[in-house]
Order: sequence, then C-alpha cells, then structure tokens
Amino acid sequence: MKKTAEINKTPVCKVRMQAISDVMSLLSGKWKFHIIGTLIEGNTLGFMDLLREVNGIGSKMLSKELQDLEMNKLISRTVHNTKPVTVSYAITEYGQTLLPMINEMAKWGVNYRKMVFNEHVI
Amino acid sequence: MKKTAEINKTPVCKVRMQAISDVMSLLSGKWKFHIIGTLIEGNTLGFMDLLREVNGIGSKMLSKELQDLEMNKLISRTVHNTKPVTVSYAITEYGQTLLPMINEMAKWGVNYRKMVFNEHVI
DNA sequence: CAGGATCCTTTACGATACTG
DNA sequence: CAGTATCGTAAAGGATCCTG
Repeated sequence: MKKTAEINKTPVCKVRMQAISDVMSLLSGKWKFHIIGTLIEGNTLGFMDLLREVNGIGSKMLSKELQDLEMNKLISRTVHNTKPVTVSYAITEYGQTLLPMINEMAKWGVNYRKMVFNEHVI
Repeated sequence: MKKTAEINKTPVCKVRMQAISDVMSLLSGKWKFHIIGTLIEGNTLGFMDLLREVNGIGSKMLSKELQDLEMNKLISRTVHNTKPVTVSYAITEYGQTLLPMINEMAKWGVNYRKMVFNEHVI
C-alpha cells in the first residue's frame, strides 16, 4: 500500500482537477449536453424547437439551462422583432471549441456500450 | 428559424447522445472524477489514503462512489489478509482508457479558466 | 411564442455515531 | 481499518398553470 512515487507521465494534478471540476459544473445537470449537442450541429433553433428536439425536457428546465449556457458564452440568444416575439438559440464560436471534448466523450461512451453488450452476450 | 439540413460533418446523433449520457451517468456526482484522477496516476491506495487524498469527501460518500466505480469496472478492489483487514483500490486497465477523454476535458477547462481570467482583467 | 411562478417529489450530499 | 446505519439538509428536477 505504498504510494508510487511521482514519476507519472500524465498526472491529474490540482490544476487539472480544478479544470475538470469547471467543465463538470458548466455542463452539469440532466440536459446541458443534450442542448449543446443539438445546437452544435449548427442549427439555429427557437424555444419550441428545442422543447421538441430535447426529448423529455420541460419549459422550466429548458429555460433555466439555456440561461446557464448563455451566461457561460456557450450559446447565443437572439430576440426577433416579431409578434409575438420569437427567440433563437445557436452555439457560439466558443461553444464550438467543446467539440473535441465531446467527441472523446462520445467515443469512449460508444466503446463502453460495446463492451457492456459483448460481456452480456457471453 | 429553418433547420439547417443534415449536411453536418460531426453530428451529435442519437447514438452519440446516448453515449455521452452513459459517460455522464458513470462519472456523475461530486467525487468520481476526483477519485479516478487520484487513482489514474497509477497509485494503489487504501480507503484511508483516499479519504485523505480526495479532499473533503466523507467515508460514506467515498464508500458509495468506490462501489459505483468498481461496479463499472473502472477501478479494482482488493482485500488483503491482514488484521484488521485492509483493502486497496487501483485503476483498472479499462479505467485507463478514460485518459484521452480526461485529457480533453482538462485541456478545455484550463483554457476556459484562462479565458475567464483574461476577460476579467480587461 | 417564450418563458416565469408555484408547488411538489426525488436525489444528492453531509455529519455523526457505530461495528467486525 | 474499512466501512454501514441513521438522520437531516439542500439541490435538482418535474407538473401544472399563468402571462405579456
């Protein structure tokens, strides 16, 4: 039960732990990834569009999550001069930078599913 | 407010959304990344070691999170024939495959901090 | 259409004490 | 040492209704 010395190549040091905490806090909750995932395809969608696309979400949660994401500059919110008013949401340029991370997550997750599936088959 | 056609290069389709949900569910909560991050450096640690290394966690949460992670084959638990019994935890080979994803998350998070910091300075 | 207000249920988390 | 049991709080999430 000795601690291996600090010869590690990719230590998850304090700074990195904090960074990951930041990410988790920005994207925490049941819906943020789903919303980002929907918008990151490049779509510009209205509130009702998102209500339909993000399966299962209610208007209260959607509203709150959109505010969080906008506050963190990951998505943009545009109000249009129509009556009644319409609003459109889109991913920001900065939000796009999430893509490599999302890709890694999806890649790992897909592989995980395969593994679980195969083990069950055996 | 038209939906852009499906000409996207990296669409976050249903399968990928599900995969990301899996990842989030495996690694959700306040502590899992911290535990994984501690063990992924290659250390083999006992319960008390982790209680010290994972800052702020209590024995109840630690115990629960360790069970979750073990159930998902991300960490291993070994009981030793000592008195009183000691137990050691380590990352599994499969758990190691999380590293690319964790690296991307840390990278994005570090960059995010920089951005927030710079904006505040201006 | 785009949300806010209200109320309610369900998890997550934490402190403390205790056991083999 | 390595946990479990019990209790309590706080946060997340959901259903429904309402408004400019």
